[in-house]
Amino acid sequence: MPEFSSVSILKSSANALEHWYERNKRNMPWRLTKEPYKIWLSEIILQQTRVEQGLPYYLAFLETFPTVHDLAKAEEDTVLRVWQGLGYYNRARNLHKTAKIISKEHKGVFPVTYDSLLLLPGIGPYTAAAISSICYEEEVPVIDGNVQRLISRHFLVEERIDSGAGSKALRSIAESWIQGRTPSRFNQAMMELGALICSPKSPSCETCPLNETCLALREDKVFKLPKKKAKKAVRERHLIYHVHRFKGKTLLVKRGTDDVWAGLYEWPSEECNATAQKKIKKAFAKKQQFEIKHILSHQHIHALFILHLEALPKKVEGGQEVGWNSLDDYPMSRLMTRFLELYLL
DNA sequence: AACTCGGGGGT
DNA sequence: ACCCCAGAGTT
Repeated sequence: MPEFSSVSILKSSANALEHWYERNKRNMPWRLTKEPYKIWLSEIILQQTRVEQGLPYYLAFLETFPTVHDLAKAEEDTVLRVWQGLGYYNRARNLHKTAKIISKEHKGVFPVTYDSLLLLPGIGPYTAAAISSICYEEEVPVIDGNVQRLISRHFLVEERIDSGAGSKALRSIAESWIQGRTPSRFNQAMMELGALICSPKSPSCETCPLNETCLALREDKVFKLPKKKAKKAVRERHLIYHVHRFKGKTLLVKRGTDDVWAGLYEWPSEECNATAQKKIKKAFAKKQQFEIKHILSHQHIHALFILHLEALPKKVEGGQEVGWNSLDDYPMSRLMTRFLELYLL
């Protein structure tokens, strides 16, 4: 830790941080409770997800599954259907797994400590720290993207934060900083400041409660931090979807768990390269087609949907006949719902 | 340590 | 286009 971070500086900056938080925090429904079920639910939903995007899902989950037992009793497809559109679908599958463990093995009572929470599916270092500090005031710092950025700037951590040394440095500082604070308030204050003031592209250093002690601001390095490794190129994928529709029926398959959209339903598809896709497009020129380019953070998917209005094929691997009018019951990726919007327009 | 896993919004 | 978001699991 830099020599600058004397105990008195840590204490005064933490005071300023928490004071700012109490005056500027957004009112969000999960801040009105300390029930571990609700805090857990909010933390899983908000992983890699903006508050504005996750909020309606949080409300929908509590409406559909008021208790951890309701969630545990549900079918996985039902859970995925409520999760539909949020992405990272293994989060939903792990959410369901942990609900079953809590409901059955723990009789509905959540573990209390950081170490015991860490054992549950879908709960990693961040989420274990969030639940144990917010619900039970365990003195362990949360380190999410907001906190990484805030600490690397305020304490001038110039190592790459996605390296072992970088994350160790951040954790060491955070553990010192949280000493003697109220963990639930201090942790949420760090995240809130990172989200509202110490933002990636346009930080509001003029109004930041920590601008007197921020080392990056003092050395004019705010926009250089945090440092990360460059990302690798995105994968280009080409998919053909065969949408059969005949006498009110269609044919769906359930995706596996070793690729995107784990456990979601979609029309039978084949993957190919760009030139093969062009040939198939010509071969089915007489049928109605829809082309959609779907952008994921790590894949660019070029999808071609071909509509088949004759009798459904019988020998599709894992295919199941589904009423066209009950498509809404099946969890589907955003790409599938985009197709439906285009087709039914 | 490197890879993979979504979708949406800001810049 | 590129970056990031209340990260975690797998290899």
